[in-house]
Amino acid sequence: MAKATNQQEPTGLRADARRNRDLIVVAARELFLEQGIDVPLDEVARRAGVGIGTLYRRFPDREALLRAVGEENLHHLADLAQTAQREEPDAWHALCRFLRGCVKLRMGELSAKLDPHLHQRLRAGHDLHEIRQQVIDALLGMTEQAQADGALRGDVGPGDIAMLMTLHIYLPANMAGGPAVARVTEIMLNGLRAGVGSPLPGEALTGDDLRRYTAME
Amino acid sequence: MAKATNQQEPTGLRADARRNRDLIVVAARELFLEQGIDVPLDEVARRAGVGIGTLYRRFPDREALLRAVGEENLHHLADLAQTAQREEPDAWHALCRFLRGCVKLRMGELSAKLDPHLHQRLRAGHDLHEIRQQVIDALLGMTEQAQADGALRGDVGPGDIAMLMTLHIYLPANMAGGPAVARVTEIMLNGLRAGVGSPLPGEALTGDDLRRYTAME
Amino acid sequence: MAKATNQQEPTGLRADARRNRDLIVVAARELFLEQGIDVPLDEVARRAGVGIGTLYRRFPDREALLRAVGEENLHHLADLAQTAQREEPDAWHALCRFLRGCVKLRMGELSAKLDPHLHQRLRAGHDLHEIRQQVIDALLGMTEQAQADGALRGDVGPGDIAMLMTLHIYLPANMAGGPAVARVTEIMLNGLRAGVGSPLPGEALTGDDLRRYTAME
Amino acid sequence: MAKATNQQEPTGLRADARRNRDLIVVAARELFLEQGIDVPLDEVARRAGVGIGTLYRRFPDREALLRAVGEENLHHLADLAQTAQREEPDAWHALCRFLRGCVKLRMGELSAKLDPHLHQRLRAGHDLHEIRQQVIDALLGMTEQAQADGALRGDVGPGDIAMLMTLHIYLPANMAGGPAVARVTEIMLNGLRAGVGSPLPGEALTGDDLRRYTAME
DNA sequence: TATGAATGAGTTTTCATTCAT
DNA sequence: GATGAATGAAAACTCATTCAT
Repeated sequence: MAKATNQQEPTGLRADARRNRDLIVVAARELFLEQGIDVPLDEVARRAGVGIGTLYRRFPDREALLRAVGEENLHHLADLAQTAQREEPDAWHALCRFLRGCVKLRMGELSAKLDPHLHQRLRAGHDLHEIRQQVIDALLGMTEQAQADGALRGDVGPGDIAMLMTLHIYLPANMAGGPAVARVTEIMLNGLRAGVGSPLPGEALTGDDLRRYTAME
Repeated sequence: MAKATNQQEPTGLRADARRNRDLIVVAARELFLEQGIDVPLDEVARRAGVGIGTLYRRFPDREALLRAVGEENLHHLADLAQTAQREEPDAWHALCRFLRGCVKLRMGELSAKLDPHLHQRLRAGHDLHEIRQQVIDALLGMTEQAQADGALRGDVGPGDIAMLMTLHIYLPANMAGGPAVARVTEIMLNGLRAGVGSPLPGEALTGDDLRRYTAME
Repeated sequence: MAKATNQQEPTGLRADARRNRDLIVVAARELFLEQGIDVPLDEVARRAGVGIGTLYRRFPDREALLRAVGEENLHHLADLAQTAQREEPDAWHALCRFLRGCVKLRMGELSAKLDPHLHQRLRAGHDLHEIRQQVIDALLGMTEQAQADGALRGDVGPGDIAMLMTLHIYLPANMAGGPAVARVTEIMLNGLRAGVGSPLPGEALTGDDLRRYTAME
Repeated sequence: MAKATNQQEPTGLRADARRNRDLIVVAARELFLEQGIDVPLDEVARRAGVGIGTLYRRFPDREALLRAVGEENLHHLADLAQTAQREEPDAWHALCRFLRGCVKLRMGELSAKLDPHLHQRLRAGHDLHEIRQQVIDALLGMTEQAQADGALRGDVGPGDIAMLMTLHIYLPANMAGGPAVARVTEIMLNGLRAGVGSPLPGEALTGDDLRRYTAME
């Protein structure tokens, strides 16, 4: 799976150059989370074990680096969705596993730090379309199947699931690890069960709505 | 209400100095949201219409400014809780109004931008204890009353409500305004209804747990 | 005269700030000539005796500094033309003095170092229009009067004089000081005398043509 | 002629290496003129279509590249002088053709960009002696013959012609193409005619003086 | 008290140069 | 020989902070 992921990233680099590129992205991800997205790029280079010039050769500015990290994050999200779908016995449990797993990705921690304009620019970048579509497809499959199984309430669409996913993704770091989150997730899942509570306002959110709201990015 | 809020802030300034202070906080809040918490303080001063020297006289460093903005945010949160409690006919509807209202405060947008260490330091600052206690008290009251009314499931505590509140607070800006949020909130509220779904894992979260997780900060 | 020159430069600065600005321009002019237009701006600041930040506050980039130096150069050129016109007994001698004096300004040494695009941008800047017009006016007066006196050949216009001026301005530094230049200038002046040699090709160049060719810039 | 020129450059390279060397010099000449002599060598290599390593193999530093370009320039100058001398019917017309042709070489555009120290170093380099001597010889021949013919005033020497040549060479790019230059050249030629105007100050400049002043370099 | 000019440390960024492939 | 990846020194540039006016 990891291999498949990597194959979608820029290729055609000499083996050593490729390895350096990956080291840089890993270091950047770590430091962005630890110290904020304004860490000196010097420090990123140092942690990656390369010269600052090498970093700049691959990533002409901070934004390019953020984009690369975001792309990797999205790969993880797609992995999570596809694995859940594949490994769980039924669609409802796949949905549960997916939502619970989103928290651990800590994706929002990064997105939330971006200023709105940059955030928008990153989202608009076309590098992410394909991979984002994979997430969408998986969510769509799980939602429809769970409804056919009578496990998921009928008046929600895949877009609604994506919204809940986003909420999990953006959970602040200090809560993300704790046991309290598990309870909150269960409250949501209870609210999603078929035959529960009052009808929701408006229309079920479709995959297209979802496309507008999916996180990071 | 606004007046009451202001009285809790530093006082004893000459009227014009006081006005300058407020202009600065407002400008800072706007710019932190627009451009990130790293906006040049020069720019904050310019937007506030004061000299950079004046800004420094009131706020010895960026952290002091962040603290002031956070404090104001927390005042808004307390306002929201107390007003809901006072104006709604019953506790369940007060809870609903409170959760729905959290989104509009856009509080998390700022907190989420802080690096973990700074975030921790701000939370620990003692300026916020009193006002945070007000939020806690209101939540506690609403929760217990709603359970007594048989409207809220019995296995949740005020801490659980606070978690849901936090989720709403941290909702990313691009989603915060949309109609999709309303649906997500309703899903959660459905999950909170008495007699719904499966029991939650672990113990109901108390006000003390809540204290650890409340946002902004 | 120097005073008049200064009054045309940006004003409204505190006295000390104004003095610093001037020190920077002087230092820049010296170093651009000594070391090329790529001298580290650090060095300019050091020679001016100010911090690098001060330099950047007044001149947001190297181009702004070049523009300021160029403006000063042009002031010197106008001074030269006007002084010659005022102090010489007749227009022909004023022209001679003007042409001979151009060499000493060393103006071209700077312009010639600019890459074409930058050069064009500087020329286009509107800061220089007024002062350039002064040069044009003086040249026009001298030319017409010298022709009325029967000293200057009739088939040249002020634009032709400006061309010769430009040639002198762009004389390379290693020749500019030497005695050889004097001889070359005299050859030109001989060629300008009334009744000499063959007619020139094309039309006499007017002040408008001149406007297109005047140097530095 | 072009072939003869090339034969004087370093030889003994494999055919492909030789071709690469020439591509680099051509690219360098273009970019030096377009962007200034500080253009990144990376860019020179790219325009030449070779790797940066290849460039460095041939030219150990920027100065070597400048020297090569200058050398080529000087070859063109010698070509111009020798061709004029050979093809024109008499020495006066050869001189005229030579002076008029200098403008098109755009040689000064490069020299003028050098800082004084580098300029001096390049001039001093011994690579250029032989080729510069060719220019000198041609000028000397034309001057003496034109004076013998009674066409050129007697009180100028070949050094004076060289000075006028230099003036033409250093003409700024924005003027070099225009029709105005032709008029200026004619003014000079008129000033050079036998029997014209007043005597020149000082002594006629010899070939030795000329050696000191000839451009590029 | 308010102002904004000055400062320089800290970052970003570029590019000449080396060297493994 | 050719290539282009890596390097890091040097230059550009920003901005928090101080302090004279």
